[in-house]
Amino acid sequence: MKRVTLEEVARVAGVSRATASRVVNGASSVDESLRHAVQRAISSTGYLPNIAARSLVTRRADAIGLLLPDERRMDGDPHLASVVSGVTRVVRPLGVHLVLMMTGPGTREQAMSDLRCGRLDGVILVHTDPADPVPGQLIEAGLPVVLAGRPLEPMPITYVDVNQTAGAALAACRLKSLQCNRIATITGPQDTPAGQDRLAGFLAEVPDAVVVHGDFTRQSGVAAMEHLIRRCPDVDGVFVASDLMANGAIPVLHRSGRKVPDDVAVVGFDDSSAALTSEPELTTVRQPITDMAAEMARQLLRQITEPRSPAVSVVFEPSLVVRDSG
Amino acid sequence: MKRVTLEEVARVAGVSRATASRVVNGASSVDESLRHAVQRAISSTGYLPNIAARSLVTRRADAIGLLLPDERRMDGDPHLASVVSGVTRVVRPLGVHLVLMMTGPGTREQAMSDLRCGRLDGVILVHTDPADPVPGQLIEAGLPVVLAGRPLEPMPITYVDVNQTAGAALAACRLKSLQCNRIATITGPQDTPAGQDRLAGFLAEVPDAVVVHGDFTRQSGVAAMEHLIRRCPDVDGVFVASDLMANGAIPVLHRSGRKVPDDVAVVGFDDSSAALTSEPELTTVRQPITDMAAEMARQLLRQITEPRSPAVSVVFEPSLVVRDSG
DNA sequence: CTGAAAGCGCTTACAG
DNA sequence: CTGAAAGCGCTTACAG
Repeated sequence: MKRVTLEEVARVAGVSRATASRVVNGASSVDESLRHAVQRAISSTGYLPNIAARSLVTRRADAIGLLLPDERRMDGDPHLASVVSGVTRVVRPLGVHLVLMMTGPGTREQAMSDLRCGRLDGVILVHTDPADPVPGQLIEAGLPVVLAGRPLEPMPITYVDVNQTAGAALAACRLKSLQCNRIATITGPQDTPAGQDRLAGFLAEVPDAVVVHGDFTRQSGVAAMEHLIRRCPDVDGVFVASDLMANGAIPVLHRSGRKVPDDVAVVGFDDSSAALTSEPELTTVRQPITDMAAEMARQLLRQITEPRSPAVSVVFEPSLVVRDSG
Repeated sequence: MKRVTLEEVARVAGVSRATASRVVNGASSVDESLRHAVQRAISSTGYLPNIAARSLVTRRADAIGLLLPDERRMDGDPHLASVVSGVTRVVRPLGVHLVLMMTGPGTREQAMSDLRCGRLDGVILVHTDPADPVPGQLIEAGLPVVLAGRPLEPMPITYVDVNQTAGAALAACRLKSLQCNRIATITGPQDTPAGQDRLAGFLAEVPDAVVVHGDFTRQSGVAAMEHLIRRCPDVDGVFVASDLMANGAIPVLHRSGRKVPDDVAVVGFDDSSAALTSEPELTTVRQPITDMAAEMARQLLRQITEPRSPAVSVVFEPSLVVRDSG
């Protein structure tokens, strides 16, 4: 398994290394006959360009990072596969590698170094802690970065999000059209944009809704529902701000003798796998995760190609998926 | 943001580039005072080695690939986050990147090229199609690769697996100790090692078990259970070969008026997130996914460092997690 | 233990 | 359009 180099291709094709390089990189103007000769040489030798050598001169790694929260927190977000899938879709045809980094001790600093030393061209940040200083440092350093989801504090950074407010409104309207009279919501954590927006969007439609707080975890869903039925026994419609919480909440309803959706209608948010593993299956607000991830990749790529291009935010519209729970 | 090179570090420290390089790479024997001078120069300049340049000469990418089935099939495997977490744990301290590749058109060829052109030092193959020729090609080419799970056909390849047979036996014993008389199993696909072994392990303990086939998907779990209660109405204990199938199967039992575990005990396999989102929560066979993934990474790293080292298989013992379903 | 020098494989001004 | 040449930033025999 000898390494074939450009040098060799050039010799076989009877051209200079420069010309060979040009056809490898699809440069515009190379004589047709030479181009063919080089192409033949490439396939006859089985040539593959050495990426390290190329990187060294182009100063591009052709790799981007996906920074994820750690395993524990990932559990609250069943979207990983969809995110990877969406990013992959846009990035692979370009030969760009997707490197995964799960948050652990020193991960973010690691990512910063990788960026600075040119090992990564940019990063996508998922579920970053609102207090995390990394996004700020990144944009300050002018490094390509995009956020999954709106940052807590306004900052000049590119992000992709779903219209959380509109999604919550969709849930509210569903509950109202079901003739629910006593409507409640189990919220997400109020120190995150998603948690805040879903509550605000819901209250805008149902100002007198009973509000019980959760934190997006399944466990918090059961606790919140237990609290809710104690506090408001005649509740007949509830918007649970994440499918995972809804998945925890529904059995509580059952155990209390209430049927879903007959006695209490339940609408979730996310359309994650938890929506399908619930019984009954969840009516929920869908975010187009894969498309959103693809867009994040596109935005990142643009920033890489055009440094210092202006920050933008791209917001996708959610949709209601009606199933059996409400 | 000027790039600091080794050259510069050397000049600041008043040594040659070679010496600077040696301390950067922790080479054994460099004079204490020179070492210190270089270290000072490194931190004062904020030096970070250019990985591409290093790669070019060391011929190592310091990156490994994780080849996954596509999103659809991932759905049947809720372990992605755990796998990534386990691999990351061993790979990050070494500065090795984890690049994710989801199967799509041309992915496997892509991975082969990346390996050949030195962009990846090795790959971990997850859930490869039994008919996939890639693993074979890889080992034939002498490229570092490890499989998640035993290959269907015996081949000289390193893999890490859980003892599927023993796991199924654990489930069988649980059902027997619960005094179940009419025992059944819903199997995984019989063209996969996991599907085969879980059935064989179970039958070894309960030879007269009723067997209904599934394919590890949730949907197949509901179909199989519907079939089962029709065919064997007095069933009182069932081993479902994946949590996801069990998650689909339990509501079928409920709808038929049977209580779990009082009328029918259910034991799953995987201890995946579906075990917790089931109602009641699933008693199941746990595989230590994160540890297994870490071991895959270690094995791969060893192959990279010691080419042509012999193929080994590492088998982890499963354990029974008793919860509410059986 | 240390340094001068060669070389890893590519791209890209620069001439022609 | 094409080629000779320089250079990307590092590591590593090879002498000393």
